[in-house]
Amino acid sequence: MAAGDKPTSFDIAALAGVSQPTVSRALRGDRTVSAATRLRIEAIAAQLNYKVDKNASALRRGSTSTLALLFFEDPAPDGSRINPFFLSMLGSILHTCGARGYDLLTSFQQLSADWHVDYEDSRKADGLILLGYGDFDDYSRRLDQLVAQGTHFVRWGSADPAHPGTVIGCDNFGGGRDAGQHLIDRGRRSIAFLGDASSHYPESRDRYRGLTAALQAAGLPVDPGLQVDALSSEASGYDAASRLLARGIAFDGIFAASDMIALGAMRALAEAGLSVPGDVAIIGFDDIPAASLAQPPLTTIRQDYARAGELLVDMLIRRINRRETAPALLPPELVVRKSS
Amino acid sequence: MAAGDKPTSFDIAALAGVSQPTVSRALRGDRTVSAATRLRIEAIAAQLNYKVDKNASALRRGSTSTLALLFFEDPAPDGSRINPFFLSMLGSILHTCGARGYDLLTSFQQLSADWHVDYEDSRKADGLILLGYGDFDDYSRRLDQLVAQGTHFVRWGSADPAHPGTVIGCDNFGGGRDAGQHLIDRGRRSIAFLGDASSHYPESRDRYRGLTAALQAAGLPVDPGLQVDALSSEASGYDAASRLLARGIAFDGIFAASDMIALGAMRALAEAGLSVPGDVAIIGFDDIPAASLAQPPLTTIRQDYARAGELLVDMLIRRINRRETAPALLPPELVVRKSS
DNA sequence: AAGCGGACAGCATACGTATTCAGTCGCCCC
DNA sequence: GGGGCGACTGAATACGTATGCTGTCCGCTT
Repeated sequence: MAAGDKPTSFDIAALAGVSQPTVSRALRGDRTVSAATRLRIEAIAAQLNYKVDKNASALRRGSTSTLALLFFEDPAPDGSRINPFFLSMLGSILHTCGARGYDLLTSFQQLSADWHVDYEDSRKADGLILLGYGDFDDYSRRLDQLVAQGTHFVRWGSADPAHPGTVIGCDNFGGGRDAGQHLIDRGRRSIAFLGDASSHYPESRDRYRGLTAALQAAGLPVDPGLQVDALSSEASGYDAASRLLARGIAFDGIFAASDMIALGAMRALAEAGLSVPGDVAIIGFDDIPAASLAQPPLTTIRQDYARAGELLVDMLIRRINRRETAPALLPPELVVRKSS
Repeated sequence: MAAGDKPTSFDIAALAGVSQPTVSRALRGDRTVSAATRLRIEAIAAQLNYKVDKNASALRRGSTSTLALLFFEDPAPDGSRINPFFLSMLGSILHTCGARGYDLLTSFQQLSADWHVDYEDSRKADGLILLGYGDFDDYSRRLDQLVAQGTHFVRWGSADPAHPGTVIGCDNFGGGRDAGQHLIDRGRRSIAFLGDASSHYPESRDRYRGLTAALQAAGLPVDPGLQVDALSSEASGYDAASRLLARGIAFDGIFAASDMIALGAMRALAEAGLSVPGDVAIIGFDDIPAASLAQPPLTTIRQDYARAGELLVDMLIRRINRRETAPALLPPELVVRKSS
């Protein structure tokens, strides 16, 4: 071994007086290597600061001990601000990966490119985690292609049966119903919904359906004029609330499809001179960090991002090991703060 | 090629009627391959959905086209909530990596383990980006070890000359001075500082130094009783402000070492019945997303996380290519909102 | 004493790509 | 028409690890 070069298993073998395969086996804990030999090899490896070359190992074994996380952002490629809820989940995913002995490759994805083939085909990762809202063009077709290729993946989202693959998601319908019920319990009768209600955003749509179910169960009317489209951003929420106000339809409650939308709506209400929760009670969805910091603190439906991240990783690992997996729906939780 | 197996360069070669090396050359754009041959090979590769095996490629070439991002968190391993400022930077780093053709491995690090050798030694990445506040035990020693090993790395932080390696950082002293000057311009005379002032947190310390410089330049006294230690979290900020109030020393301005601290402090002030900015003007540092959402919106010193992420990646790539690099200090920017 | 099986370790090779070196061919020039 | 040059391609091999198969040694059984 020339000075300065990284040591290889051959170097260890020479120093330990054994063959290279024995080194490989010893370091992997293979039982066919005697304890004495193994300890000797481990000591020498530690001393030389030897690390198994992950590339060579991956090449030979055909697996990489790496997962890839693909973010899909909404159209607005502002670039740097990622959806806060997904960021919270990223933390959980990172922790779980670490605990399970996997590394994580993280990547933004243009909705166009060849994301559906790149990562696993090029053998940089054993499987994919797909994270992102929305049901954009080609999504379904590309998921089908992933399945056809035998790519291992899981995704966060709605359990839309039109989309293949194992899904971890939140019970958006139930959460929407809880949100609606909460506002009704607070005595609100005219509840607006800020968020997309079309099938392009199944999560948002299901939350709206939950709201309408709660309204109907309480014998209250559902006014389509109180639904305003909005994407998950503060600016979009501000805009949606402004449009709602411009319609001139009276309302005393708002259910926003996400906390970001709710925060933007609160800004618009404040500018319009309306008080929260006095004039309008408002509830969001997600429980992002900023929700509890808002003035007044935002009542919301919490998604259990920690559990979600853990489940995503564990389900993906199960798939990689070719064990069966089932979709999972996480129960959301009502978090009551001062905005309602 | 058996059905179901991933195609290799040999499969492409056989179909194109050339040898495997020619395929390799053609796909890498080597000029010694004739255009006709290259086009034929590219067509066949696309048709078979062939992707270069990154592991084999990395093994042979000795480089991986991957960077590793190591997060170091403050002691409190709450687990999932990452420092919001770093998350913003992560977005920028991801985008830049994508643009430069690199993948990004992301990882949390316990301050203990062998992070200083694992990634590059095991050849999973060509270089490291270190992200985290604080100057914990062993940090300096481990950085020295990285240098000794010839590991390529850059880090975000203070340009403390005691630490080796290329540093991208913010002009914390200048930012602190600007913050102090702003409060002085607003007519404040007794300005408290919430944040660590010791050498364990060089960034925070430098901000404090900037504040004291501004005070002295204005001929105002510096009262050590107005400095309260705080880590960068909302809870810690709340706690620090409470302790400050308990001291009974009058103050009319607060400079918080981070926005998280400022947000916590605002909560404590509100509970104490003090108005912002009426009784106390407050300014933070970072400009995290929640700053503009707070009530009142928080005046702060913005760090240019987008530029920072870009610089970190580009500097690291320069180092990997063995070109010289120089530390860079980014200018902070005063963002005036309603809290001051 | 011969035979047998278990514990252990080595030989050879495979994984898929990139590179070095050695051609082969056609063509131009003198 | 021979020498030489440039353009292009192929054979061989290296990268470092993991594994199937083989071989050796030893103790134990019959």
